[in-house]
Amino acid sequence: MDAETARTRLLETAYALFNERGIQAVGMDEIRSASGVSLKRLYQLFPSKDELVEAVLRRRDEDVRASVTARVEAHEDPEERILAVFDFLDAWFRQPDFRGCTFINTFGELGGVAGPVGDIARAHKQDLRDLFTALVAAAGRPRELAGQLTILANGAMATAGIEGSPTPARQARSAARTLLAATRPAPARTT
Amino acid sequence: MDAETARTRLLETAYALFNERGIQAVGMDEIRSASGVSLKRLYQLFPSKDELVEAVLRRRDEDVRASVTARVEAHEDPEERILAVFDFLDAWFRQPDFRGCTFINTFGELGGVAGPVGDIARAHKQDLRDLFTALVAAAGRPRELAGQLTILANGAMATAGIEGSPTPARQARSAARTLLAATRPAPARTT
DNA sequence: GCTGCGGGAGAACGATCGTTCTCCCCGATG
DNA sequence: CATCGGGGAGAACGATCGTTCTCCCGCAGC
Repeated sequence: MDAETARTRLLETAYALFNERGIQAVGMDEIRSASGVSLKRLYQLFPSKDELVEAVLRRRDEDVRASVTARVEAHEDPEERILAVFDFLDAWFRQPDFRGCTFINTFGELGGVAGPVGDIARAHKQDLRDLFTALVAAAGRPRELAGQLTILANGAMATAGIEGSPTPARQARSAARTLLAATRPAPARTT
Repeated sequence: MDAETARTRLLETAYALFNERGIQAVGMDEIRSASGVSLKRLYQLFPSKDELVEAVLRRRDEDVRASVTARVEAHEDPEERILAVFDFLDAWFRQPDFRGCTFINTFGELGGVAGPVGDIARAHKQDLRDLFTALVAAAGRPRELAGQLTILANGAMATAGIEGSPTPARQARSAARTLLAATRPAPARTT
C-alpha cells in the first residue's frame, strides 16, 4: 500500500471513529484494525496519537472550509451568500453520521487545556467568524451582524448535535433572514 | 464528616474538575484528594464513576435551571423575561471558571453513546427549549421564535466557551431583541 | 537458491485508571 | 480495660491504552 493512501485511510478512519465516539474513547489499535494500516506504518506517519489528532482536525478544517466556500460562491447576491452558509449546515446535519461539530465536540472533550489541538479548534471558529465578517461587509450590513450570525451557526451545530435533528439549520437560517431584513440598507426588494 | 456534607463536597469537587478538564481526564483518586473524602466513602455514596457523573450532571441541571428561573422571574414584562435568559448567560460567562456549557461539553466528550448521561444532557437542552416556548407564548410571539432563541442561547454558550470571551452573550441578546422586534404583535411600545 | 530487508501481525511493556481489599486507628460500650 | 465496628489511608488488582519490540514472511539482487 502506498504511503499516501495509507495516510488518507488513516485520517478518514480516525475521523469517522472520533466523530462517532470521541477521541479518548478510540484506541490506536482500533484505528489500525478499522483502517487496515499496520501499527508500524501508523507510527511512521504519525509519531503519536496527538499528532494524528492534530492532522485529523486540520484535514477536517480544510474540508469544512472548502465545502462552505463552495456553497457561498455558488451565489452572487450578498444576502444569498450569507444564507448559503446555513444551507450548508442543513445539508451537513442531514448526513446520517452527523454528530455535531468536530471542533465544538473536541473543545468539550479536551478544552481548557492548552496545546495545538485547542489552537486548531479556536482558529477554525475564528475562521467562521472571519467569513461572516467579510460576507456582512460585502452585504453592507453593520459589523455586529457577523457576531450574531456566528452565534446562530454555532448554536445550530450544537443544538442539532444534541437533539439529533437537522431542523436547527432551518431555524437558524430563518433567524438569519430576519436579522438581515432588520438591517436592510436599501429601501425595498423582497427576499 | 457528615454523609450529606461528604456528598455535597464530592459533587462540587467533581463538577469543578470535570468542568476544568473533562470527565475522562479526571480520575477518582483526584476527586478523592481534592475533596478530602476517602475512596471508601466515595464508593459508598456513588458506587461507580458513572453514577457520580450522573449525579453531578443532575445537580448542575438543577442549579442552572434555578438560576435561570430566578433571573426570569425578576421581570414582569414578557419581553424582558425572554431577554433575562441572555442576561443570565452574560453573568455566567463572566465567571472566571466558565469553560462552556457542561452539557454541550459532555455531549461532545461522551455523546452519540446511549446511556443515562446522554439522556440528561438531552433533557437539559429540551428544558431550555421548553422554557423559551413558554416565554414566547406568554409574549404572544409565533412558536418558531422559541427554536431560534434556543439556538442563540446554545450558540452563545458554545462560542463563548471556545473563544474564552463573554461577549457572545451580549451579541446573542442583541439578536434576540431584533427577533423580538421583528415579530412584535402590538403596534407601538419601545423596548 | 541464498541473503537482506521492508513491512505486517501481534506480543510485550509501562503507565494509568476504576474498583476492591488490607491494615490500622479511634471511639463507643460493657 | 477489652472488644468491636466504622472509617481513613493507601496498596493491590485487573483492565485498558499508547508505544515499542520481536518474529516472520515475501521479494529484490546476485
